[in-house]
Amino acid sequence: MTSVKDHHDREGATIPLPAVHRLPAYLRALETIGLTNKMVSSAELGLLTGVSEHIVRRDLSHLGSFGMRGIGYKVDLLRFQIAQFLGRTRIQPIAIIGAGNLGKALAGYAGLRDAGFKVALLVDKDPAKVGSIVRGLRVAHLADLPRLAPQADVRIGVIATSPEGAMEAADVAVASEITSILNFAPVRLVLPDGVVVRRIDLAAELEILAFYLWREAGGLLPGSRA
Amino acid sequence: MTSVKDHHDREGATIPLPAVHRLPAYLRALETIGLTNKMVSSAELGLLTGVSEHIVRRDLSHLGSFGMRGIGYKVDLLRFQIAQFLGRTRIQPIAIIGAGNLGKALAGYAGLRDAGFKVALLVDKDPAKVGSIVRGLRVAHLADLPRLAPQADVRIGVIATSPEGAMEAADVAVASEITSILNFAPVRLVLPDGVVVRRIDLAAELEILAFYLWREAGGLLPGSRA
DNA sequence: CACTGTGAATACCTTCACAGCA
DNA sequence: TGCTGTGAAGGTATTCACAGTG
Repeated sequence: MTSVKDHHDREGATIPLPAVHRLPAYLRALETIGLTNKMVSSAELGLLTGVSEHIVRRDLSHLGSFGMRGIGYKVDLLRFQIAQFLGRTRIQPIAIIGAGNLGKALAGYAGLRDAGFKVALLVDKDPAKVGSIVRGLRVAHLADLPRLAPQADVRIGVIATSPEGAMEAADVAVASEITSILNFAPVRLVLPDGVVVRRIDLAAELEILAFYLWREAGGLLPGSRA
Repeated sequence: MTSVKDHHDREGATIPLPAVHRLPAYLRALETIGLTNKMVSSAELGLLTGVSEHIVRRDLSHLGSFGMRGIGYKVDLLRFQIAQFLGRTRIQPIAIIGAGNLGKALAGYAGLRDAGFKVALLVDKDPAKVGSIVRGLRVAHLADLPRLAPQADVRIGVIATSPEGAMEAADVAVASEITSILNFAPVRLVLPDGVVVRRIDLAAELEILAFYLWREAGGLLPGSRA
């Protein structure tokens, strides 16, 4: 699928990708608990994140075994361990490509800061938008990204352009030494190996919901023979 | 996880959930091909969607067998079959809760219309926003949702509020006979059985990307013993 | 002949069950 | 006693391989 190969836990064994994808949720839950010396059990963490306690335990076991039997996990330690495993040791600067409605909304999204990210660059192709100030950030021109991104140490790009502009945006991003892309445009990006792309497809999410709705209502079984 | 139980294909066998979640992507790909009488093979469709041809074939086989051996699938027919299976037979009205930056961006997102959805309602709790016009739509008050949603036949809600407001928004949505929720707030919603929630967690997506970045760079193996 | 559709094999993830430890 | 950590079992999705067919 993506060019991402294997990921290994502390002993060289591979860690399941679904597990990696759940770690941020644990982190978020731990942050709501606070910074105190409290303990948390796998069952509690599961309740907080909507995951079974078994999965929580196994996921965490991939990072090492620093829980205390009979007690639980130290909240602070666990946070640190997960953050370290995810590479969340410092503020990550990101670039948002596309200063339309979505781009502006993302630039102002407080959750990003809380999760350790900072919108360092906001670029667009439209001359009418370039130079305007969004959330204290001056919109730069897409063409300047290859110069600006390395300067700002940006390796992660968020594509919030129109579908038509997405592929060009991605190409420029790659030329800017950006190797991780979060794509909001409903377009499949074909990029060189080594570039990791994740896509958020709003329409697809809604279609999945609509499907559940449909089925719940006893939707037409296509070609039903019974 | 969610309260969604089983989903069945034409013969009563269960269809894998991952398969259901890929169907919208196929649909989108087919739409880019066009409405002509063209044929498409599982390999092509796989290329277009980033899925292996084997998976494409098996996924489609759950909907019935209307491909032509030696030739491929009729694009029009396939589109119809998938759309029908997903219940996408008519325009689905949706409500967006939260008229902040994100809510406004979503309200103006053209991809929604293309996928068969229509933003019928846009509501907010903030009196300063209520009454304003966004994309030709008058922002209504959250408190009016229980009256407006059934009127507009809205069953799907998108939560684009602040994290603090998300739970209340969800409760009001449920009281409005909305049974499917797409949640953009970084909060776990605890709702009655029968309500399907999907969440888009931007921060989590970025954290996953950051993880890949980290690993790609040979990130610190936590507690490595070798 | 090329491509679908599907039984069988494989790989993967989750769940169970319990030993091990504070 | 209570909860972690993990081998083993179970279940589910993917991949293989090929028979079937326009």
